[in-house]
Amino acid sequence: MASIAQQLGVSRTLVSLVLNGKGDQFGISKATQQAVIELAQKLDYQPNSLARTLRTGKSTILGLIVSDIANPFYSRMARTIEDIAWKEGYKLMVCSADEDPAKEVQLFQMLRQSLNAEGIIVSSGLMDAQPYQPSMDKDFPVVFIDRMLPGVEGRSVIIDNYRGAERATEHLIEAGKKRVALITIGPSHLSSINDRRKGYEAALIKKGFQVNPELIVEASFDNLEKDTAAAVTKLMKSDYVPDAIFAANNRVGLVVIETLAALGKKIPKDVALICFDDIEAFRVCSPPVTAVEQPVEDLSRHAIEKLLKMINKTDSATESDAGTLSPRLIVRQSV
Amino acid sequence: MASIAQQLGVSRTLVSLVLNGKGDQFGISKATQQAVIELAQKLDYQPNSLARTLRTGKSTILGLIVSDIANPFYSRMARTIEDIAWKEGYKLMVCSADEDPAKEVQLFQMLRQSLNAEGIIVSSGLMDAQPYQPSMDKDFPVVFIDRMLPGVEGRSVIIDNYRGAERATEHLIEAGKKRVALITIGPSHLSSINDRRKGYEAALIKKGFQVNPELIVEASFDNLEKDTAAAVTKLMKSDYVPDAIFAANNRVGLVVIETLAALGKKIPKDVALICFDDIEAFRVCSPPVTAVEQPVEDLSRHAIEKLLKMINKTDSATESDAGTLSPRLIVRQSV
DNA sequence: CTGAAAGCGCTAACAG
DNA sequence: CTGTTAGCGCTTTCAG
Repeated sequence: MASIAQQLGVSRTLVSLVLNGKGDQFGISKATQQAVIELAQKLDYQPNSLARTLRTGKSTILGLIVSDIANPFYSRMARTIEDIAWKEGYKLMVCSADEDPAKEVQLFQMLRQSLNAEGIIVSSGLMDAQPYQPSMDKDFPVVFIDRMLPGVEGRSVIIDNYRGAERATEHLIEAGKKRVALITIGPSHLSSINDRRKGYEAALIKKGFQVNPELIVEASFDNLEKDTAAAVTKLMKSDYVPDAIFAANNRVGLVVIETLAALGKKIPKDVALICFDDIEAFRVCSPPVTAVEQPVEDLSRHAIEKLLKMINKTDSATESDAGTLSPRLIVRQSV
Repeated sequence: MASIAQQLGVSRTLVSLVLNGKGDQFGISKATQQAVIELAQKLDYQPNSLARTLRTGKSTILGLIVSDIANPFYSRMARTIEDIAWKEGYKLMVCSADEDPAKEVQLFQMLRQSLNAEGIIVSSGLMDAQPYQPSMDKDFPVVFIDRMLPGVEGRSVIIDNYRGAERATEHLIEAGKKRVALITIGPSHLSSINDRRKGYEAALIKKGFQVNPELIVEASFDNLEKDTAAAVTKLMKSDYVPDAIFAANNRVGLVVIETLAALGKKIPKDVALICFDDIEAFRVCSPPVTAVEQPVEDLSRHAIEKLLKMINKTDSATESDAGTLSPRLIVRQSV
């Protein structure tokens, strides 16, 4: 910038003004402006946005913290949000917390304090919003996506997990199933996972069944694959074999399919199956698996739009309701 | 920082020194150091790394540009690289270029110029390395992953696509297949895609077959799903029906499976199938699909280690060979 | 119409 | 042992 000012014999101020489109506003002659712009292009001048951010406090960086970027649900989320952010002139920094609460908080700090992100979308694995409270109190834009925390309703955009799970379970029961097992993640404080369980239980009761603890299995997050496989095996060999399984997320569902195949059990003849969160694998299985599809694209769009509104102060977080999107049951041939 | 210096009646320099662990080096009394550290913690002081970067030129940010973060291959790559980077004290900024060369270059500029990334790993969709040349000439650390560009051999870490495709094709031929079709992406300048095609052709010739253009179909990137579906349909209804299909990537493979199912064709009875780049869907299909597994984790590890070496100057890019990793044929039941 | 000057928060010579 | 000083690259009053 200095060099371009020098070559043109003007001050750095002028160059800055012109390059930021404030030339007219400050009444700088068209000719001068033209010259500045041309030389800048010729020299391939790239403003150092670090310096700019330091000065202005604006970074045009947005942050997204997901729990596992390798999960298709979150990678699609990242893709969608990145697309929109880019179109709006923001860069998106995507980070993966790997289901580690401490890392999640560190990532948030880094994004906020170090990178000067102007807003952050987070799919939080925390138990409560306490670490986010100071930021929110200072009106720093934070939007919670997919997983709700107590007390952040107005800042959340989520899927109606309860309703989705209820629909799925009802579908199973309406197909004549009497012993619907639930394989879920636990013990879990995640709103998404809990709501799915509540939906499952509600459907059971609504249809006149009892909630049977023997038919509910919790696999731990850290050992999801093995726990799930063990659970399926145990269930299928128990005295009280289920005639249907409701898998609470895509990873669980995948393992259920594989384990069932390994055990020589046929879907849906031996046992029916519905999975929460549709992934492509469920389409190409045979039989293709009925699943609860989550509208990730919509979810993502709502989240970033909300964030942008907060950044532009056209939305005061706390006043609006939680945005809740409806999932859709995609009926295939596993029931 | 000013406030903590003031409260303790010392200079900002001293605070900076202590907080950066240079207290001993500058012979600052233990007591003073202790006081500084405690107060910093009490005030929850967070250094502004923007300012630090501006001053030192070090950002501890690394960049990763992938062509599509929603593709499992790349999201797993992102996860692995992020993990390692984090452990080494670096943050990773992941960006998705969406197969758009212009966006890729912009992303690179942004990462380098604006965020001051200390090194960048890129899975490039460009035809040549020209836009990267100025950076590389200045010894800016850049590592090319998965896709090779002419002239960047020493800075690349790739899969042996040629060999993987050759093995797959040979496997098909050894299983008695006479008319092996290739469904690939094109026209493409991507080294990965081209090498797969070359491997396919080499295997054919090695086994005494001719390369038959009617058995090679190129689907365009922008319209991959539809083109692939159309290609499969056309092939299966042609006069020269293939008895095996080699799908050049995971997305193509997925559509082949679905289309075949829609056409009522059975794998492997009507037509055998091998896909390049294994994804979980191929495991749970029925029959499970034989695939060429790419060692993404290894690939990612090599790439970031190379980058780190370049950053620490313990590796002069140009002298080392291209790191080439061998893919593995996972035999399932689709052949 | 244009430029001087101050300062964002931090670090690193260089003097004491 | 500690503080002064200068400045990273940019923006923005404010006074010509």
